[in-house]
Amino acid sequence: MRVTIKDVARAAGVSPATVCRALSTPELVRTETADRVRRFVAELGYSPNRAARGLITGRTGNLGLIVPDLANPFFPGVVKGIQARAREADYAIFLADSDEDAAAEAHLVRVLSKQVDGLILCSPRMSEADLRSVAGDTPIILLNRRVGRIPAVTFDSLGGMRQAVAHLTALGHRRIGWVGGPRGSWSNRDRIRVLRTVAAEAGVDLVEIGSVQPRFAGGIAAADLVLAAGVTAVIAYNDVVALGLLSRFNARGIGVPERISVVGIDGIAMAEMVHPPLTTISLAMPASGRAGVDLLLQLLADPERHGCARRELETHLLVRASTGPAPTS
Amino acid sequence: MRVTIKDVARAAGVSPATVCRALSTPELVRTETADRVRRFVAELGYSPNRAARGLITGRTGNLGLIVPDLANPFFPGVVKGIQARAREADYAIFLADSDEDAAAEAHLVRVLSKQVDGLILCSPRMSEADLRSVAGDTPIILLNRRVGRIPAVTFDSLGGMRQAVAHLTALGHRRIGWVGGPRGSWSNRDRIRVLRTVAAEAGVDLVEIGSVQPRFAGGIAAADLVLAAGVTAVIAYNDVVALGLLSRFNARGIGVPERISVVGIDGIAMAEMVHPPLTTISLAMPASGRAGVDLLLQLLADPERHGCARRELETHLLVRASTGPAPTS
DNA sequence: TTGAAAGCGATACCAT
DNA sequence: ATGGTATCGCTTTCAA
Repeated sequence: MRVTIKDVARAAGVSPATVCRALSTPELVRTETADRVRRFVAELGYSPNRAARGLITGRTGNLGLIVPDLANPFFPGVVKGIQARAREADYAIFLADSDEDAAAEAHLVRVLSKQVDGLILCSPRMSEADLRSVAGDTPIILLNRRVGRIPAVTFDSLGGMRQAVAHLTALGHRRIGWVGGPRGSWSNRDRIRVLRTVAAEAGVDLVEIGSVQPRFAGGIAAADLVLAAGVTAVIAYNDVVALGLLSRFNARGIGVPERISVVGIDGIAMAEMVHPPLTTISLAMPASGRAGVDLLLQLLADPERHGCARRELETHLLVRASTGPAPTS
Repeated sequence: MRVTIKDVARAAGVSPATVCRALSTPELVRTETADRVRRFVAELGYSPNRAARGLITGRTGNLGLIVPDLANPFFPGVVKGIQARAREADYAIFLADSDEDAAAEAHLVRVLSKQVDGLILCSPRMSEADLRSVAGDTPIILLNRRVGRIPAVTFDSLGGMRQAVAHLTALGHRRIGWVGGPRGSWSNRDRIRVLRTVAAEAGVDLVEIGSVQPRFAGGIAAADLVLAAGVTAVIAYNDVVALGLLSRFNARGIGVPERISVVGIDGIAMAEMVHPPLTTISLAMPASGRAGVDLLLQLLADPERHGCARRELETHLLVRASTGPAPTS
């Protein structure tokens, strides 16, 4: 059997109540007693049963986290940030991977919401209506999506896109391709929207190549279309797709950046590890995770203040060798 | 406030005990009563508080999962498998990232163990003694580590290494380098051990280059040492390190595989996405996760049968363009 | 400063 | 077939 508060109390010759106080409100206990209790806590390896605590405090000390696909390196990055911040605040994390499936996501939300104080939904695929209904009865934070007044952490995609397009036009590119992600995805809609704006501002031609799965294979599949589109530079929905483009260009002997420049979005570590290294609009992934937890904790501390909290994180263009001067044909 | 069993009982005009039975053991309740209870359950949207249930049944319906570093693509692969299998069995997953820190790991184990029915420790960094003590009072499964009779899922590193060395010798390599991972790591010890055996069997020279962090930077750092060692092929601790080697070789203009062949271990998706694609000893990551959950469920179902369950998964050499004939000097 | 006791929500045993 | 009650581990009044 595991060691409980009673075991510690008996060992230290005090009551369970005192043990509890020694740990949570030491100022209410004689220093000497508190020290003795702590000694036995350490000795017996006691740590409180959070479920039992939650029963009485109404707080579980757990946060739920749902991601669409852990295989996309973007999400582990976010998860690491969430983990780190949650641990600092002494919260444990329930993690679920929805496999990009909106229905599975909704189901997971329902299951998890019972055991957590709040949920963080990363790039959720669910419908707005479902999301609103969830937000109605559980504290939730959206990450990389915005729906109504639900608290959310997003990225400054406009700023990032501006940097990217400015960079490309400075290099002489006048005709830029866009390889989109899943049509239903919020960030895809967001990204193409800002890109249209920015392209118009900059006076460059924007060629929308189409939508692909947000995976390496998606990039592979799009590469030939990109070439056929006659652009000198291409921006991809995310880094993984951009890596697919790079790979296929390489396989076909198309020089990057000599023939075509490639820009990704996300700033995953892998972007720097390929040849040529990928220019990318970097999203601070761990920082976004931390921000998500911060928002959630804030929401938990002050539940009245429903749905105002917002956080938009800066983005930075990381210029690497996959972009270069436009070919002078 | 959330709806509790009492609310349902009051509404249905029965005792909480009856509600409980109607839901978990309907055969002990008059059909009519059970139906009525279920109607109110649905109407009020009641669902039992799993924490409270766990307190008395001793079963939480949760599994804990601790990984050293989610940023290493190997672990998300494993986690996906665990998630999938756990969901099938109606278990939720607590995930914690220890940041490669043995002390943090031990702490997380202690915290999580209270809220879960069992734990899966992926490539744990803790000492054997700590691991044994943990195994004493919580059902745990080790993944990618073996300690005493603690149930474990491992990979057939011997078989994998044999395939790799056979492949390299067939290509004419007679002098092979090894870039090791963290000295303290079990899999590093395991891998160098089997590699020594296999190299001796095959009659090739094995040059141990040293130990590096199991990251891209580690591979970068080792690359020049590898060249100085005068080997024609090198096997790295894992794929991420191998990618580092590849990158540095490329930067220095060293042809792969013309000048040197490179083999990784893990079979992460990225290995296929670089140029040249990386030959690697592939470990079935999701399968190992699933196997881990299976073992754990088995252990939970039959706790007496302590510490016998073992599972060693096959490994496969994926031959790609990073390996080729030994240069004829 | 400390202890006794009530109670969080659910379950399981013992009565009826 | 159903209800009362003790209990899980912990926190929190209320007294002392």
